[in-house]
Amino acid sequence: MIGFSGRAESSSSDEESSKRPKESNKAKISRACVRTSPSDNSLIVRDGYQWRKYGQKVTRDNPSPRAYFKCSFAPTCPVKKKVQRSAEDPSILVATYEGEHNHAHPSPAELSLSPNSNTIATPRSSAPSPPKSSITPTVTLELMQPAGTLAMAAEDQTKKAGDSPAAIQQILVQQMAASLTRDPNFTAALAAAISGRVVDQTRIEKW
DNA sequence: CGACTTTGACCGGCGC
DNA sequence: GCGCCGGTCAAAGTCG
Repeated sequence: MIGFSGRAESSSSDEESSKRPKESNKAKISRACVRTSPSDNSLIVRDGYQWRKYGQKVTRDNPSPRAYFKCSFAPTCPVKKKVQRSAEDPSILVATYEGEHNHAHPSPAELSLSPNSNTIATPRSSAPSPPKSSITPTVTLELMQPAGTLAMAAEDQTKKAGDSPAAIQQILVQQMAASLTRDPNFTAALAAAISGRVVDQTRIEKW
């Protein structure tokens, strides 16, 4: 056994850009905000793919542990997922997707964006969470930053609003209230928000 | 028996 | 140059 440093990564296949794992410019980064039960300790977010947890760490930014996932459905899938509970709302999980799936969905049944329908196709029964009867509808927002144009603008806005925690809290409350409303209107509102007022929704980026 | 989750340790990068 | 932090890997344990 190579007791020391087994992850030397002696240039297996990626050498055209593996030089800069830091430059997330290439990797597509999307963020998803998922509401879960506060008692749900598992940082498992079901998005239709099968993920394998490969690590967990507690960061200084957030007292909650951050979980690291890899796509277990396709070993060649470069997608990575980071899931961390929101520091402000323990009932909200923020999932950060890095990269893109280069394979089809193992179970094209859900994919979120359907707050009204509980089409949670639990492919596996590995859900230690309590009965979903009292669980609020899962709302997933996918925000992609193509080049950073929008992200930058959003960040700017977030920074301005970030000065006032109250502002963020208000937005958060708005979100929670909206998702709690679980009204058909919420879907339209959400779509409209994502379509037009992305800036308002983008505050998730700062979370 | 196989697959998945969990925990600890190690390494690399960045900041001071 | 040293210290800190984030990220990843590997081994062991548990559950189905």
